[in-house]
Parts: sequence; C-alpha cells; structure tokens
Amino acid sequence: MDILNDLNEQQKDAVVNGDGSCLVLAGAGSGKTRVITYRTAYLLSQGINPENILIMTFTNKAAREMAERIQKLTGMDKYLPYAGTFHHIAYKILKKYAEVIGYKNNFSVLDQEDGLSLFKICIKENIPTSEDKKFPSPRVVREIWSYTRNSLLPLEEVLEIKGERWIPLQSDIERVIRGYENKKKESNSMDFDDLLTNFLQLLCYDDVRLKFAKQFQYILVDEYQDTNRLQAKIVKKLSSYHNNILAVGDDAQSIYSFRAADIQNILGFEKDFSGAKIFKLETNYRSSQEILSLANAVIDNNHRQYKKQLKTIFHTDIKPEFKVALDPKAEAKFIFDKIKARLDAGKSPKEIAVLFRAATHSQSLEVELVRHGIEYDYRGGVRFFERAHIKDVLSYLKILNNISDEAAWRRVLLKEDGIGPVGVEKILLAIRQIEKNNIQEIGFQILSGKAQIGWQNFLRVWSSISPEPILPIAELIKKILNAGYGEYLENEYIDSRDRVEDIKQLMSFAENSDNLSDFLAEVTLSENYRTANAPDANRQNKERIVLSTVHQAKGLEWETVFIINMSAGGFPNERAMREVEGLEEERRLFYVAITRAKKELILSYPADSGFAQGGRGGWGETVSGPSMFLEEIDADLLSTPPSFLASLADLDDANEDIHYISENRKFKPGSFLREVEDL
DNA sequence: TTCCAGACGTTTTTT
DNA sequence: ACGTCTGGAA
Repeated sequence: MDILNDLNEQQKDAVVNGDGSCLVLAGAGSGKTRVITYRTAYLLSQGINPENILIMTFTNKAAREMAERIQKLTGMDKYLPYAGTFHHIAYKILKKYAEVIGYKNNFSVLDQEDGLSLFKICIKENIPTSEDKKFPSPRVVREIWSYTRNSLLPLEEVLEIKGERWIPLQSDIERVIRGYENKKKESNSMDFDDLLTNFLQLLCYDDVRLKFAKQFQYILVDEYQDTNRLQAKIVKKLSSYHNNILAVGDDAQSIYSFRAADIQNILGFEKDFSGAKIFKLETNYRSSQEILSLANAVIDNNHRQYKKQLKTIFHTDIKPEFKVALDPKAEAKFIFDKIKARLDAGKSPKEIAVLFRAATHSQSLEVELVRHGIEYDYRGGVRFFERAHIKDVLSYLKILNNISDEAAWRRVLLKEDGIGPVGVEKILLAIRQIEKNNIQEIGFQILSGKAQIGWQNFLRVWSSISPEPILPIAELIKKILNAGYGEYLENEYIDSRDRVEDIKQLMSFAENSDNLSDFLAEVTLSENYRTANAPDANRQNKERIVLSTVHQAKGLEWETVFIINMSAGGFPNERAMREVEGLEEERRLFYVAITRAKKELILSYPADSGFAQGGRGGWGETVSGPSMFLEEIDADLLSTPPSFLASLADLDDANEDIHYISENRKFKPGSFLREVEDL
C-alpha cells in the first residue's frame, strides 16, 4: 500500500491492524490524527463504502481537515457522509428519526444563548421573586443542567461538585429545569445537549440501534480523552454490532472537563470494549527537542498523569523564549514586531499562531495587528453566527422553518417598538392556538395600540418572506433586509454598514445550502469564526496568521507559536483553579499550547496586565505578576532572558514605570504610550 | 406595559 | 469597561 509509506512502523501497525476494538494512546504530535486519516484512506482504498465509516471529532475544523486529507490521500472524490462532530452526526440521524422520539423533523437547534433566555423565563415563571433566598443565575442553572446531562450523573451529585451552595434549592432547580424541558419540547427545539441525549434515546430502540450498528462497520473517534459519559454510551451503542472501533487520545491533553469529559473513558477502555488492542505512539514528529523538553517538564508537575516522555526526531537549537512586557499594549507591540520580522523574512503567515487562555486576552494584539494591516483568522469568543444581527436574521428564517420556535419568536418580536415580554407572551399564546399561516389575523384584539404598530412592522417583514419559503435562502435573507430589518439596523447602530456586510456574507454562505432546516442547524452547530481585517475579495485562499484560544488550537500545529498573557490569574485561569482538579487541567491546557509549536515558541506576559482576576478589569491597575507555570520552568529550558531571575529584574524596572502610568493615565500618557493611546 | 437611567456584578474554555 | 437588572416615570 503506497499511501502508507509516510507512516512509521507504529502508525502503520495501527492503521493496518486497527480492526476490532482498539485504543491508540498517543502523545502530542505523534500523528494520532494521521492514524485516523490514513486508516480511513486505507479502508476506502480497500473498497469499503464511505457510508459504512463513521468518524467522530470534536470540532468541525478537525472533521473538515480530515476529510480534505483523506481526499488527497485517496485521490478519490469520495464524500464521507458520516464524518463530523458528535453533534453533527446526531443531528443528521435525528433529523430522519425525529418522529420516533416525539419531535417533528424540522426541529430547531438552540444555541447557548437561546437556552439562557429560556432559562431566564423559566426562573421567572417558577420561582417567586419575593422569596429572600437567593436563586442561582440562569447561567449557573444552565451550566449545572448541561453538566448533569453530559455526565449522566444525578442532579444531586452534580450540585455537590459544581454548586454546593445550591443543594438546599434542589427541588426548586428541578422545577425550573422541568419548565425548560417543556418549553423546548413545545417549541419543537433541541439544545446542544438534547442532540446527544435524544440520539442516545433513539439508539435505545433496538431496531434503530441495529440499523446503524450494522451500517457503521468502522468507527473512528478522535480525541477520545475529551469524550464524556453520554458520548461514550453513544459510541458503545453504535459499535454494538461490529465491535469495530478505533479511538485515539492522549490523557495529557484532556481539557474539556467543564463539558463533563471523563478521562475514565480512556482509562477504562479495555473494560468497556473487552479484548481491546492498545497501540502506543510515543515519537513526536512535530516539535523540536527544545520545545518538547519544556512540554515534558511542564506536564511532569501533574500527578494524575501517565508518565510518558515523548521522544522527538529533530533539534533546532532554538530554545523557547520568554518576555515580560510593561502592559498589554507593550506586549502586543512586542508580538507584532516579532511577527513582522518573520513575515519580512519570508515566513508564510499560516505558520504563525498566537494563542491565549481566554478570548478576551487578545484585544490589545488585535488593535496592533489591525493598525498595521496584518490580516488574521480568529478562533474563539463570539462566533460569526452568534452575532446579534446575524441571529436576528436567522430568527426570521427559524420561524419560517419551524413556526413553533418560540425562542426565535421572542427574539424577533422583542425588538419591535411597543412589544415587551408581556406582549410577546400574548402573541405566542395566539400562535399556539392558530393554524399555520394565519398569523396576519392575530394582533388586533390582544395587543395595545402601541404594540399594534410593532406587530404591523413585523408583519411587513413576515409577509415578504412567508408566502414563498421555497426561494433560495439568500433571496429570503435579502427580502428580510429590504422589508425592514435593514432600516432597523440603520436606525439602531452606527456600524450598520458593517452589519449589513456581515449579513451579505451570511447570504453567500447560504448559497451552498438548499434546505432551510439543514442550513439553520448547520449554522448553529458550526464553529465558524470571524476573519478580521480581510477585504472581502480575497477572503478565500488568503494565507493569514491565526489568533486562537488554546482550546480551539487543539490538534493544530504551527512553526512559530506565541502564548500571550502568561500572567497570574490569566493562565492558569483563576476561576478554573477553583474547580476540582482545576490546576491540573490548566496545566494540561498549557501543555497543549506548548506542543502546538514546531520550531519556535515565545511566551510572554504583561507586568501591568490591567487584568484583575483573569478578566479584563477596569478597577485598579493591578500588577499581577507572572503565571505560576513560568515559575515552575527550569531556567535552562528557556533562551532569553537567560534565567527567570533576570526577567524578574526587568519587572522591577518596569514597576517604576507602571506607577508612573497608573498615576498619569488620566492625563498625558508617557511617550511610549502615546502612539497606542491615539487609537 | 414599556422604556429608560442608573445600579450592579461579572466573562474560561465549546458543541 | 461592559452588559444585565431594577425601579420608577411615561
């Protein structure tokens, strides 16, 4: 098999002999993703039908990249219909079998924000406000409920782990949750967790389970260390006929415990799948020895870890570098200078990435990059499809697709003048009773004069799209824009032009899709992030540097990697440290970040971070100091400054300036700040 | 019932 | 600094 020539013996072994149940335990950069792609290519070349292969990944990006590589390897234009995230696969199958579990197949998919507003309402409805005992915020309730479902633990236990102080309120919380579940069911909607839960429920019907278990002759799961118990159960059901599953993972890279990822899935794999084979990949093909030594040293501080020392095959003599900057702006300047130098030297932008713990940490750098016209891809934070105006437009479409989608109705109606929460509920009540398409009729009797105007306003948009829902989706969006939403944007926002541009981008995205229902789900399940500062014309095929959260960077690699804001409270994140086993997970996260780098690794942090408690804080300019992770690092693993002590000396010098900055901030900034303050 | 201004607390990570 | 919540006016 000549496509396997690129692989080393261990990898080849897993690819060729990965029949039955196997677990590929693989360190960072050891090519575990390759095992999946090459195995799939190998299976296809053996004549296996793509329909019979199931590949589950964590991110859409991972799925996409795999599909591309497989295509390249096989040279065949074979589309893999069942390669995607757990949620995608679940959606695809639930769509066909929705009726079996009591949904209609045009069900809506709610994102987190939708879920949050639903919880808000449910708390209002179910918890008397007069009571003096505090009730957890909608956010907290949602989190607890989501964790409960993904972990398959009883609520009681989850409260013990995640919210001890709410234990006395358990029955109240349960009441709110029941309300939430009812509301979703009534509006024919599923949240992210429903996709998995309902999928599992569906697979509990033996005939359905058998159909898919028979169909999926080969199952491949990526990043198995990040699966939770719910997902593991799904995998178990799906593999129950052929028992032919290949899971790859690395316990050192488990970073999703907040989503109930359970390391036990890997540790207990041999028990779950009796007779499972274990393959180990311990050679790292990605990073230089210099980078790997740092990674090994970092992860060595974790106790709950399988000890493994990754070996590498190449040296660069470039040790990871470390820099203290005065403040985030100075740090941004430093990073920019470094990037610029590399680009000028002819390095490809796509070999450079800047990573950070939390999406908010990138602001200063973004300002700096935009100012110098450096284009970048951004991964993390608010997704393109979660921006308010995009969600507004999508809400009209959601109603069109699923008239019961109350979350969408609320969103659309609440921004009409004169319609508030009470008005919305009245309208919703009327809609529940009335037969489809008679929407026009309602309103006159139930709404006040002021609300009537808002309702009429809505009807104008509605009547422009509702008679012909078969139009291409882009056409529908255009009509929404022309019938009033465009005007609303102009009235409401100074940057309405940008927003209209976004909506046009949504239209071009919609051109690939001919099914409204699928389009809407796709958009909600997609992790599509924004591309900053890129003129539309060359949006595609343009090579850009990447700014990304560490979570989003998992599985990816670059020659040069920066990790910024390595400050106390920033990384490890202060909130995360309060979780059970929080510190160890943060350290694994740091390990993931380090091992993204192939040749160059540059760590930095701002002495005066302006970050209090790891978030961007306005109160008090804090001098937060270095991350404890930096202090754990042996000085001789880093290049400049030659030792950590030297950088502490830098910091002392910096401190004098910092006082100066803090005291004078309201007046003319110091010379080194002037240029950035201009913005 | 809605709307607005001022008070409040709050942002980790993702599907 | 920012978004969300609350209380009182319209």
